[in-house]
Amino acid sequence: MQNQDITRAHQDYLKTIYLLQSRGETANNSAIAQTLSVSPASATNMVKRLAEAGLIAYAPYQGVDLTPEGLRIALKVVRRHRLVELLLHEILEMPWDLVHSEAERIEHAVSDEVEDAIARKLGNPSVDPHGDPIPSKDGTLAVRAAERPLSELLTGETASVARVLSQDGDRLRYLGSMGLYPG
Amino acid sequence: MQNQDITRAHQDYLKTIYLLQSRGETANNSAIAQTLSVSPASATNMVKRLAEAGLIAYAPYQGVDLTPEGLRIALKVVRRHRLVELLLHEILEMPWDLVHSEAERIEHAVSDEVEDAIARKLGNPSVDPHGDPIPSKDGTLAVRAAERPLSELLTGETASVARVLSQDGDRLRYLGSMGLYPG
DNA sequence: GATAAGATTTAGCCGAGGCAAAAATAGGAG
DNA sequence: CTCCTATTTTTGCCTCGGCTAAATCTTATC
Repeated sequence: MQNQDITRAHQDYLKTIYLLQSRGETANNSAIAQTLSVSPASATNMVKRLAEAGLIAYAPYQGVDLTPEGLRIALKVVRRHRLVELLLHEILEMPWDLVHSEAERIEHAVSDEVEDAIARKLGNPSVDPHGDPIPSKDGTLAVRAAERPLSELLTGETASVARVLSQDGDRLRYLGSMGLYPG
Repeated sequence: MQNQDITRAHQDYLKTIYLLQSRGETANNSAIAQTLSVSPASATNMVKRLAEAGLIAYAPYQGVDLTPEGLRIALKVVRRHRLVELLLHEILEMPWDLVHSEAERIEHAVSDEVEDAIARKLGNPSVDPHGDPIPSKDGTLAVRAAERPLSELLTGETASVARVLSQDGDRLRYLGSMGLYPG
């Protein structure tokens, strides 16, 4: 466990595994490969290395699971991703539909100090511009009130938008044009 | 010249060559290697690749020089570096002596859009927290009034601090404690 | 229980970018 | 002009993280 060179690739895999699982999907090899736009062979290869590093539990042909250490790192990356999204959107006033892909790169260049500085500046937020929760420093997630997909809303019913799952730029612009934002 | 994958390493080498030259030193192999903390062999290797990509002019045993394209990229990296420094210092309120090393990583993750957003937010500055000029979008540098090293000042003479060359954290804190900042 | 389809893993490969050790070159001292 | 030293380059190697093609395992269907 004294491994200390977590590369960008490691972070991306861990984050992907976490996000897949947190959304109820099984983090199997092809899902990981597809999400990261790499070949299944590459995913297998990396998964083996993450297992050797003690960051995931992995048995061939049986899918993966994050270890506590792997989860810790995944949450840290997710936190940084969402803080960067907020920085770009709220402070630098970049459009909502651009910030996700930008944050995808910047998240890996952010240190603890910068992470803290952003969080402080933003007033330690617990939700990002898409409405997704931001893990806290100690790795806990804010509990959320019950949410239902928009399609389940009855005609005439009133509700508040909790979050927008799509990360697609066009789709986000379309929703924005109708006034659909979190909150 | 249709090369399109400028990696972080490329950017770091080009920036280093530019900074060495702009400070009057010859950008020879060992200076590059030392600045980037790599072995001389690695520097030679990379320098050859930069030459193949048309980013520097290089003849074995004779040092290097940036081509117009190489200079363009170097200035872009320097601009991003200094804009990020300002973002961290002015907006995120991080201490002056931390921002350089942080910007060293973040500069490579910044896109044109983010670069523009930072510059806009900061009011298109032309000088960074160390007092160094920030290249403009079109690759020009603000002209500077005559500067002299502090050691040339006569006793009793009054002057304004134009810039601080050192990037060393301890040194910056020492100067700061005496009230020595640009401006 | 056999088999076909789909998912996963293995085998073998590649380029980027590092390294150390050995060879080559440049440049100054004699 | 020759030789010594410092610099630079070459050689040969390594790891990371991709890839394709081939082999293997799982699972659903008959």
